[in-house]
This record gives sequence, structure tokens and C-alpha cells, in this order.
Amino acid sequence: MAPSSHDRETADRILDAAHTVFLRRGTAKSRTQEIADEAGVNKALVHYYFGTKAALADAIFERALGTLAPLMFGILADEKRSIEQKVRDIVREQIDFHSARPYFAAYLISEMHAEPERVAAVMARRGSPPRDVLRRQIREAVEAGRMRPISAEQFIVNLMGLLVFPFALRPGLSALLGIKPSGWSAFMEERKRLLPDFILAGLRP
Amino acid sequence: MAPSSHDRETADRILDAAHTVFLRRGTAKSRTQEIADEAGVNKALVHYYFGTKAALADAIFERALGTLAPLMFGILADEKRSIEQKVRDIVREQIDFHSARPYFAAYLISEMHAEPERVAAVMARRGSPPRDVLRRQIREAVEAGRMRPISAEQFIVNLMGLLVFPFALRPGLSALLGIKPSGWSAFMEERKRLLPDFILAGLRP
DNA sequence: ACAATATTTAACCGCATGGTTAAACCACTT
DNA sequence: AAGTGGTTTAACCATGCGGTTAAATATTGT
Repeated sequence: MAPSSHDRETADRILDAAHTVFLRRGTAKSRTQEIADEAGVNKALVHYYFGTKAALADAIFERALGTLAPLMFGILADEKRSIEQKVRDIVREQIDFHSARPYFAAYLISEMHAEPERVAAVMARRGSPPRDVLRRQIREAVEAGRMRPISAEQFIVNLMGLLVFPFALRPGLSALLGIKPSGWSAFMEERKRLLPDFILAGLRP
Repeated sequence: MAPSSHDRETADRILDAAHTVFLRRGTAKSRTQEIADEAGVNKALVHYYFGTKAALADAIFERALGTLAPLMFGILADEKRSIEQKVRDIVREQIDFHSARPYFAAYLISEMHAEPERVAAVMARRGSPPRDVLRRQIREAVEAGRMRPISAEQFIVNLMGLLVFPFALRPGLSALLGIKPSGWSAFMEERKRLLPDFILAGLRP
């Protein structure tokens, strides 16, 4: 794996390059040569650092999952924020996050589709996210009559669907609904305004 | 394209096989040999009928899109159904559709991600869906005070996000939220019950 | 039985691509 | 000047896979 001397900076340059390339076109359609080019380095060095394309792909996948998950679950597990506040914060953060990373959502789904085994492997390393805080808050809100009952899982899936999906389907939606590249950010800004109310109203009794 | 004699049935067998294979693993990771095997036919014949793998992939992609879109837009464009009824019908139909076709959603997103150009090409052939009926119904519902204003596009994206996304992310969700294969259909049945109210309540003023 | 059509067989080509290697080359330190 | 860790060069190998081909063989209609 690390038979000879490695430079941390170079490793990161290659990782970042791989991130860029893999996310843009998907692992299968990406060439190691592209990654080398993107990193300003040659193919031999890429293998020298990471051995195989698959290993590099695994690293990028895990890194991607490890970036997104905490952003969502960190907020959901926060004791100090009310459910209402969480919804508002997650909507804002997720839309900003994916707006800055157009290929992120589609990449994740593509990879999980092409290599479902990897998900299990990665999940085994990082535990699944804590949902007890969320569950308690939902229960309390239900008891207080502010909310209809819903499982934490359904709640999370609703959030992700409304927030992540549009980005995953961006090329399709642009074509299907005639949203031009210029109109996209406006569309998403409108979503940022719209969704908190939509979600919260949807949960009220 | 069709230089010699073709049998309709065989062409369909190959198409169906390609559908199965492409949807399961994605176009890039699928081999023409697999398709031949799945069709109970040999590789030469696949090329004899469809020329190239890309042509076959295009056909499958268009067929997939052509199956899903009418299901959703057909209902949305229906004059006779109220918005409320449309939501209920689409929820049921979409969840049933994707439950029977586990790879469908992830496949579509993967393909659009890997080859965004194709979407535009396909869309050029089939026009974009009619939204005027839906727009009018929303306007009327808003004027009648039954609904908060929302653009038809946001409305559609919300629907698709809530309905299609979970299937696209199925392997991820199963691992992430600990939903076992056996629990999945229960999870989806619960969604079928839950979503109409969630969506309609979310739209009310 | 004959001809036309449909399908298989089995070999083959070409090429892109992942991966390897060995030697040369730098940049920096001592 | 010599050494050391990092990087390039440029060739090379192996292989998988898309695609082709020509002849053999079924299958079908007449």
C-alpha cells in the first residue's frame, strides 16, 4: 500500500482531482489518465500512490458519503434545535451544499446503483446515524398536538427526497421542465423559500 | 441499420434482455455478452440487430423514459381529476410502479448523469409535457383558498422527489436507516398511506 | 424439395485502458 | 559532492471488450 515515501500534499492533490473527475462523469466512465491530468501529475504517480483505480474510487466514495451524511445528521441529532428549526436549517444547508456541487447527488446514486456492496462496507465502518433525538422530538411534538405522527425514517426520507433529488435529476429536469442553466439557481432559491413551509405544513395535524 | 431480415419477436427478446441487464448494473458496467445470454441468443445476433451497444443503450433509455413520463404526466394533464385526486393517484401509481421495478429510478439518474446529452436528444423527439391543465387547476385552487400558490414546476419536483427518490437511493437507505429487504415493502406501503396527506397538507394555506 | 430467411459457431481484429517497470531526473539536505 | 525522497519519462504488458466476418446450420414458407 505505502511501500515508499509519500507526500501528503500530492496525495491530496490526486484525491481532489479524482473527486472532480469521478463526480463529473461517474467512476466507470472516468480514466485514470484524466485524474492524472487534472492533478497535474502523470499516470504512474497515481498508481504509485493509490495502487488501483478501484482503491481510489473507494476512497472518493467514502469521502463523499462522509461529507454529506454529517451535514444532515449532525443537524438532526442536535439537541438544541427544535424540529421546526432543523427543517429550516437543513433546507438551507442542503440546497447551498448541492448548489455548490452539481454532480454530488447524481454521483452518489450512480455509485450506489453500480456497486451496492460498497454501501454496506462503508456503513459498517461508520455506524448508522443517531435518530433517538429526532424520535423524541417528534414524539413530543405529536403529544403537544403540533404534529401528525410520522416515523423518523419517513421524515428523513421526505427531507432528502425534496432536497437532494432535484439535484440528482438536474439534467433531466432542465430538459423536461425547460429550466435553463441560468434559471436553475432561481428555481433553487425559490425552493429554499418554499420548502420549509411546505414541509412543516405537511406535518401539522 | 436494418440491412437484412429481422424478426420482430427476436428484436423484442433482445430489447427486453437489454432492459433487464442495463437497468440492473447500468450501461457502462454491462457487457453485450450478458445481454445475449439473458436473451438466450449469441453476441453476433445482438450486433446483427442493433449494430452497436450504444444504439441499444439509447433505445433502452428512451423506452424507459417513455414508460415513466406518461404515467406521471398523463395523470397530471387529465382534465377530469381534481388536484387532490391527482396527488392520491400519482402516489399510488408511482409507488406501485417502482416497487415492481427496483432499478428503474437509479438507472435513469445514473444514465442522465453519465450522458446528459442524451436527455436533450430524447426530449427533442418527444415534446415536453403539457402543464397548462395543472397550472390552471393550481390557480383555481389558490383563488378558492384551498391552496398556497406554487409553480407547476415546483409542484412536480416535489412529487417526484418524494416518490421517486427513495427508490433511487434504495441501497443507501437500506444501509443508512437499517431497512432490511423484508422491511422495504412495508416502508413503502406506509409511504403510500402517508404521502397524500403530507403533500396535500403541505399545500394548504 | 427448394429457396429464402434467420441464427449459430468460432474465430478473429483493434483498441482502449488499467497497471507495471526501470531508468533518468529533480530538489533538497547534509 | 553525495545521498535521499519524490517525480517524470516512455516504454511496455495483459486483457477485456466492442465489433466483424464467413461459413455452417436451422427454420420457415411455398
